[in-house]
Amino acid sequence: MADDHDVQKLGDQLCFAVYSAAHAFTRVYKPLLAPLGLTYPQYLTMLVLWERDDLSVKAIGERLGLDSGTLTPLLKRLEKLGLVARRRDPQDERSVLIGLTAEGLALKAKAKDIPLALGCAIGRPWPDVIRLRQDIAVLRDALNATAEAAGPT
Amino acid sequence: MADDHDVQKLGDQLCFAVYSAAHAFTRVYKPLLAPLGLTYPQYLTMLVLWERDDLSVKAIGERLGLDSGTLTPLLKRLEKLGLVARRRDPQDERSVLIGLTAEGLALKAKAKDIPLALGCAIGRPWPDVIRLRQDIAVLRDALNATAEAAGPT
DNA sequence: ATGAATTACGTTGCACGCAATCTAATTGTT
DNA sequence: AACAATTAGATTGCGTGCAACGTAATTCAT
Repeated sequence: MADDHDVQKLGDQLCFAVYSAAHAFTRVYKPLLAPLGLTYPQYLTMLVLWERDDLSVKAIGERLGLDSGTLTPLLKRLEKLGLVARRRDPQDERSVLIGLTAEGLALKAKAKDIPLALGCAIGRPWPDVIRLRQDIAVLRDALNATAEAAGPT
Repeated sequence: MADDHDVQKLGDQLCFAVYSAAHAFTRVYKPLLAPLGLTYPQYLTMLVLWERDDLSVKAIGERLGLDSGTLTPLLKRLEKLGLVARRRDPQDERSVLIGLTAEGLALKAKAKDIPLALGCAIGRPWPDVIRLRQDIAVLRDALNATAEAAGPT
């Protein structure tokens, strides 16, 4: 049962496992985030800001692996929701600093039970989850290194 | 070093590892697929069809975890590229069967080296990759089960 | 110090991904 | 047979992602 492996078979692709798992995560998050009025990428952005406030668009982009083409409209939506404020960095007028509003900060408390709900959905012992997360992070870094080597632009 | 774990910290989230790994995959695939004129989701669709031809939109959707809102326009693009043909199922006029054209079938040969390139990009021994793929597939299935239990529509 | 790169962000265009809704075809019920 | 419920696709609208390009601010080189 080990060698009927077809490199062009969907089910045998690591990439598809990751692709479909990512979609599955957003499906699980959707009903949990709906009460907060957030989409999943918006939630990730809020996680970054709850960790460290007043970051530039660039810094947030590096953290999430997103560029301004994605972040600019996303941050404008968060601003419209009253969760963040945007202001030019006086030290460098090119940068836009994103700061949490009181409402944005308060949302952290409302979101605190979400990781627990996810833990249940994952349904696996913590050590396994930690190990899996680490393995996937290493994989991601290897892929990104390859992508940069191929076409750094 | 084991218990400074913050459940609201981005780096500690399994979901973010998966999210960013999925993006990393598409970045690696992009230059490999560009010569074929395919996007990554289009490539996944072709993998499905290379495995089994003449599938309905519904069947492809179940395989990839996508709905008609995503697949209909994607398949129309593949049709415009001359890779697939769309025809109503005579047995059930509701269904649309997707069949490979000669060109679509021929593309399989042109794509055969892509998995090898990915293997290099992943940069890890095969048994590890197999195990990781399996772990992630199990995770995905658990998440999808939770999502369905929460809101089956 | 001044013109040339570089950088940060914004905008546009295209391709997903999904909810919601619509139509047409099939199935189930009585 | 007639009508209701279900099913398969298509369409619309919105929110990502990302490439390509544009602008303004900063830095670098000479």
